[in-house]
Amino acid sequence: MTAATPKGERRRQALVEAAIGLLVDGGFDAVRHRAVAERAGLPLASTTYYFDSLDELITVALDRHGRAELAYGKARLAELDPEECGGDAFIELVLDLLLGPAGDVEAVVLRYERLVATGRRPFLRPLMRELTVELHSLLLAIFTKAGKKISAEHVEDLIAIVDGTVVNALVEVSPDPRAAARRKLAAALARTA
Amino acid sequence: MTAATPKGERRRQALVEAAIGLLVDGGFDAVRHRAVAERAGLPLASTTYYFDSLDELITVALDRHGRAELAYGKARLAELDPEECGGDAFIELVLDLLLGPAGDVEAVVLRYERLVATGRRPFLRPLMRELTVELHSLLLAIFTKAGKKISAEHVEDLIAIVDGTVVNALVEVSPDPRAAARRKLAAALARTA
DNA sequence: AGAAATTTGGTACGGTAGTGCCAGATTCTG
DNA sequence: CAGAATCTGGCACTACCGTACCAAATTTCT
Repeated sequence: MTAATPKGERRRQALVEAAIGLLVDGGFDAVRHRAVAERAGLPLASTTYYFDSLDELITVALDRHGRAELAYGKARLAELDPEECGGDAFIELVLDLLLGPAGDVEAVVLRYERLVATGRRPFLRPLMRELTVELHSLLLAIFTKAGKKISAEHVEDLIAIVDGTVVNALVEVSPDPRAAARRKLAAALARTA
Repeated sequence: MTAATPKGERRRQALVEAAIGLLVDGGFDAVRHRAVAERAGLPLASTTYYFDSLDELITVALDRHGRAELAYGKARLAELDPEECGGDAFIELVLDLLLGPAGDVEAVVLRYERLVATGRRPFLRPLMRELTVELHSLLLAIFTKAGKKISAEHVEDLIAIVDGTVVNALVEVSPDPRAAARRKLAAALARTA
């Protein structure tokens, strides 16, 4: 179901934004018709009017959120100065792309929740596949522009190291997945360079 | 809440087993009082009698399941013949430890679901932390017994590669996380050796 | 302006969730 | 064996879920 009127479109977007917020704050389980409507300041029925099902709403929200992340990554790529890709700054850049800007642990959790959730929700697969492919090729572009000669395969390896480190770091007593990922990524890059 | 009578203990265990089955088949969301009771062939109220809350039931189920995996891993370690740790057999061994015996994709999903779920459910943290630590030290022992000289840190790296590869493989059109992990792990081991 | 399409929002329904209750049956204990 | 502790299991309450309905209001189109 799509909106046909400007105001309708605005409302639809408000619902999507609300769903994204709930997704970040509370994960998939938090996305309910009533919660979305309330967060958007709209009546309950608007959620079923603009979206055929909760799954569709979740999919659209994940899509918008994922593309916003990609847009952010592309902006970072565009403003990348090849001259000053010192080790640390570059590592932070890669982490920003893979985990989101520093400081938001819940956003990190959502990044991995959606990957794992795809294992049980096949309807997410096409979307998540596309987002993942784009993110990875974006990272390859960043490595390339930064002057690091690197194969697509090796980029995948580095991503795997970060992702694997993060999911394991989530069970630490006081989780700091970004710090853990930073350490491993630095070590891996040092090994290569 | 614990059982004080033999039959009570048996019933309690039956509920835990049922919860594990639901966990494997359908993830965290599938573990409901009624579903557990029905699967165990017991009345609804038995679930609230033996467990103070759903969270406790889930925790106990995850605990038992995790320790069964560790016991399996220890058995594999015990029967490991250092003489015949050819590359392929050894790789399969490591994958068996990290992903469970081959062929069960849902079990793999659960392995990572529980890690990520810990990000939103702090009450799982102590348990998951302990299980993770034990699994990692078990892997270190296996590498050692197999005659591979390797540091704890390097084992962590290899685990991260496998875990990162798996979570990314879950979004493939026809996911085969074990195959993907096998490829990356083989490459990483070849690099070291 | 007037008709048609779209949007609105209050309401209700059927289903399922977690949990509490409690009289009766069973098992343990001394 | 008697009394106490434990366990049983049916039932029901409240809350919340997704979804459907539909008359009224609004917007769009001719």
